This record gives sequence, structure tokens and C-alpha cells, in this order.
Amino acid sequence: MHSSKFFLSTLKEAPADAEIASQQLMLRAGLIKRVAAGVYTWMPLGLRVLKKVEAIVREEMDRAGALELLMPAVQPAELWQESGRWEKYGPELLRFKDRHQRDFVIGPTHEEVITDVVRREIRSYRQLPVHFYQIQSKFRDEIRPRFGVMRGREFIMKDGYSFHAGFHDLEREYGKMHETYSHIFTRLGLAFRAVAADTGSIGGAGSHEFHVIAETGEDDIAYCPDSDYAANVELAEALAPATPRPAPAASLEKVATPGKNACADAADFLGIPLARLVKTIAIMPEDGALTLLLLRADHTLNEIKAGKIAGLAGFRFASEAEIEARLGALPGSIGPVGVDRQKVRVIADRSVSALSDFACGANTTGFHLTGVNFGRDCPEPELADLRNVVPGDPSPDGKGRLALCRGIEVGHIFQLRTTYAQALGCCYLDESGQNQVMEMGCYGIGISRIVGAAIEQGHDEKGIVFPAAIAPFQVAIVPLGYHRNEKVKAEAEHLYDELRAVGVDVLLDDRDLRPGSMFADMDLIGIPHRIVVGERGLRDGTLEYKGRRDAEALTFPATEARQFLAARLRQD
RNA sequence: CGGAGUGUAGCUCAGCCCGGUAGAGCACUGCGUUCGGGACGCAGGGGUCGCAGGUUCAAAUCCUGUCACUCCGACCA
Repeated sequence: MHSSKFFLSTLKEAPADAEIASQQLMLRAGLIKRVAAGVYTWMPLGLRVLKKVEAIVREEMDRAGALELLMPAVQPAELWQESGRWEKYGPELLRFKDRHQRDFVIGPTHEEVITDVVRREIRSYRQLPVHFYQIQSKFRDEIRPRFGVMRGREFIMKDGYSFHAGFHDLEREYGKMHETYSHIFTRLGLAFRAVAADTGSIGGAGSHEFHVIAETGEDDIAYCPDSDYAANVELAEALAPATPRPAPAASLEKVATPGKNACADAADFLGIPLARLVKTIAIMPEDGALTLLLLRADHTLNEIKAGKIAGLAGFRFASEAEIEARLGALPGSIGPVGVDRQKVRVIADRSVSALSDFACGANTTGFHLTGVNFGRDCPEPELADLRNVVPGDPSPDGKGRLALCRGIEVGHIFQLRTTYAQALGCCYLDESGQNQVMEMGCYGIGISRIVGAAIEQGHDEKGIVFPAAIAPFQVAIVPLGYHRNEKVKAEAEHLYDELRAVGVDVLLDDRDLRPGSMFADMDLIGIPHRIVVGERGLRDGTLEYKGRRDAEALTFPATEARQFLAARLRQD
């Protein structure tokens, strides 16, 4: 490709509202253009990157035996009503009516459509297993689209769905996909980690997320540097403290703490560490029975864990009015002492149960209690794992301590089991002629998000540093004086033809620009290898090479260009 | 959904407080000089100041409404 025939639209300055490096660089390099909030056009340069990501994903999925198909973005409401998600899926699901006033959605995912296809097509266990996948645009009406293509509303996803006669076969396919995903992200040149993830209501160990490690990631990942344990913080278990609760030493006292509603203020005022103050979070389960959750003030509530406790599914936080009506005090002054256990359920994180002589709200507005002890001052609470793990917590696999990092979720594999197959009646006849519900797995990769994640992981002050596998071009030829010097032009074109002939993806920058502008552009758009053809070098028959990450350029004989580059490209 | 803020040229922004008929840098067009890390000179093109009302002799500027976008919060006890 010649630059003059291509379309480069680079900017010196990033648009003001771009927040993170990848978003700024994608806009500056002209990979994408914003059309609306969370909606982007992929420009020719960006599309080349996207296509390379797609190609790798497609190749590995095909190799794993999955079959590509293409489902519609527009889906009839009936399917969503049948699965129950027409009601369950919130405002993220974009709904609309056609000219006949029939309800439709723009697909945020395709479990319903694929299950509908399979239930119509497959009758017998002899036809199973099958695994279909597609690479296609999705739409989710995110509350707050941000970070460019990282959390866009319209985005491109590879989504695959497998169907099985029996759970064992699903587990086999799941394992194969775990492996396939690892291959894919390795080939893409990304630093990633596979982490155990929440399985929601389905339960079991059947869900892993693949995260690209990056500071700007939106997920917290807990991992153990001394073992292979890794889990999303949503899921990572906070083990019960190993040390038993010390015997009570202090007496119960009620202390006025006017205006000290925030934990940090109250602890400070009482002169105790945050870890000895217990905060009380009032929630309202669906049955309307007020429930108090007790956490150490230095810990934070994990809502997913809380939602899994029997009776608490679908809870919401209690309102100030509800709290005052049931407990007689305002939030910030509530606690477990003196509440009527017949009417109010009290659940403590296991770390709270290991405390003695702690402080908490007094259920009198503006007062705290100190020297509180379970058993003595109030009944023992129910115990549960309610909190998010923190760095230094023991690893759940017993092999060291946890550390935290941030990750960008680029892949997710999930054992759906029979949830959708059951709802939609997706069945087969087994060997004995019995009707059985199919076991299902689903496997997603955020294609467009990967481009952002790769840039988040690979950039410097000059711009993008693409992994070789997904760079828009492998090699840039920058001729100095293309329009003034016939020799330079001839040598550049010769090299271009030579590289093209052996299948190298090369961009020849034949624009009539000053050298600095061309260098800056080639660096900004992240091309891994650069060859400079200049009058100076040609006088003694040399060209100049610089890798995108290299500090210095080096020269080599022009006659050896092809071999020289072949060696460099092999190292990618 | 709550809070805050921003809409002026393709991009980054000034002008608004204190009303007087729109600017800078980059980008773009032409000519010339330049040509190994985002050149310089001269001459140009481009904006109904988000939109709609209102106040005023006069509105980018003041007032009201509206739309769009951005940020923060939604672990608060």
C-alpha cells in the first residue's frame, strides 16, 4: 500500500474528552472516529487491525472445530420473552418496534437465537456435540459508555455456543476452549491471565474470564504470586481468620460521636484503628425483612457474595427512612446491639466474628458503642463471606498471600448448563430414545476491545506500539526525497515490490512531506518495522532499519534488504 | 438515576464576568524558499458562536427552555 493511495488522518492533539491512553491514541492515529456516545466508525487503518484480530480468532476457532455462522443483529421479542430475559434484561437491552408495532431488540448477545436454531435442527444425540460461532456487532445500551472502544455501546464480539449430550462433554469442550483462548491471546501478543469468575445463579466452577493486565482495566483481579490461583475479586474467597476470637476485656460503653457518620471520622474520633470499627450495612431483601450486614470498616462489601446468601438474592440497599423506622437511628449510627432478632436478620463477615472489644453504631443517632462483644452484648450473628479480598489476604488455595491487579476483560467462557435449553425447549433423543435437555456452553471474545487493550498495553510517548501480529502494516518504507530524487524513488519502489512479492504487509510512505512528519506518523500508528531509504545511504549502498521499540537505527546493505527483513520479521 | 460541568473553524482553545456585530495555534488551498525527527514567508478559504425563545437600539456574551456531550457518584452506613 502507498500512503498516497491510503487514508491516514493523524492528529497532533488528542480530542479533549479522551480519557485513557488507548482512546487518545486510537483517535490521534485515526483508527476510529466517534459517531455518538459509545459508537464509532472504524477507519481503514483501524479496520486493518480489527481484521487481523478477527483472522487470528477465526483461525483458532476453526482449528478447534467450531463452525462459523452469522446471526442477525435484529431479533424478535418473542425469543426473549420465551427465555424470560425480555423482563430480566434491564435498559441495556435496546428495544424497538417495527412498522407493524411488533417488538424487536438489537442483540446484546445471541443465546436465544442460537438455541432456537439448534432446537429446530437437532433431534438426536448422534448430531451432538455442535459448536457454532460468529463474529458480529452487538449493541448494549451501557449506562456510561467510556474509554472509547473499551466500553462502547456498539462493539464487535466473537461469540460461540456449544451444545452437548451430557455435562461431561460440555466440560471437555470447555477445557478445549480454555486452551484455545490461551492460544489466541498468546498469538495476539498480549499479557493476559485466565481468572476464575462468578457463575451467577448457575453455580459451579464453570466460568473463566481472560483479562489483559492493565492499570486502566475496569476489573479487580486477585491472584497469588506463589501459585496459579487467580480469580475476579467478585468471586475470590476471603478465608475465615485462622486465629480464634480473644476473650472480652473491655466493658460496653456508649459514646457520643456527633456528626461522625463516616467510618474514617468515627474511628479517628474514637482513637481506634479502622479494623476495630464494625460498619453496619442495612439491606432490604425481596421479602422485605430488614437485614444488617456487618463488616470491618477497613473492608468493603462484595454485593455478589451477599446476593448468593439464602434469602438475599435480588436485595437492595435500605433507604434512610426504612432504617430510621426499623432501628430508630440514622445510617452512620446503626449497629447489631439491641436489635430485635425476630424481626431483623444480622449477618457478619467472618473477619468481624474474630473481633472482640470492637466499636459499632449504637442505634441512637450520633452515638457509637465501644467494647462490644458478641455473645456478651448481643447474640452471635450468622456468619458468611461478605467482603472483597484485600492484598495480603491468604490465598484460598492455601499457598501464599493474595495480590491485586487490574484487568481488561477480553474473553469469557461459561458453562451455561441447561438454563437456556430448558427455557426454550432445546432437546435431543438419547440412546434409549428418552428426551433430554441439551447442555450448553458459551464463549465470548471482545474483538474491538482487544484493539484498545493491546494499545493500553503497548504504547509510549510517540504513540502506539502494536504487537506485530495485529499491526496495521508490518513494515513502513520511508523514502526521504521520493519526489525529488529518482534513485530514492526507484530504490523505495523496488524494495516495496520485493517485500510485497514475498507477502509482507508493507506501507510505502510516498507522501510529499518532510521526514519528521513521516517518522512521527509511522511511530504514532505503531508500525513495528521501519526502513528509511535516503540519498545519503544510497551513496554507499545502504538502507536504514529501526524497530518501533528500538532507541537507535542501524544500517545494512541495500542488496540484502529482503534477507535482513525476513530475519527481523521472524523474530516477531 | 442523582451531582457537577462543557457546547465558539476539522482539532486544541481564547473571547463571555464588564453586550457594540468573532480570534489564535494546528490542519486546509495557492505561490516561493526549504527537505534525516511534526519547517518558514507571503496570500487565501472556512464559523447562522449546539438549538429555540426572551430582554435590548444591539446578544457568542444577560435570562428561560431544550438538545447533545463529558466527568463524578451509585461500597452508603
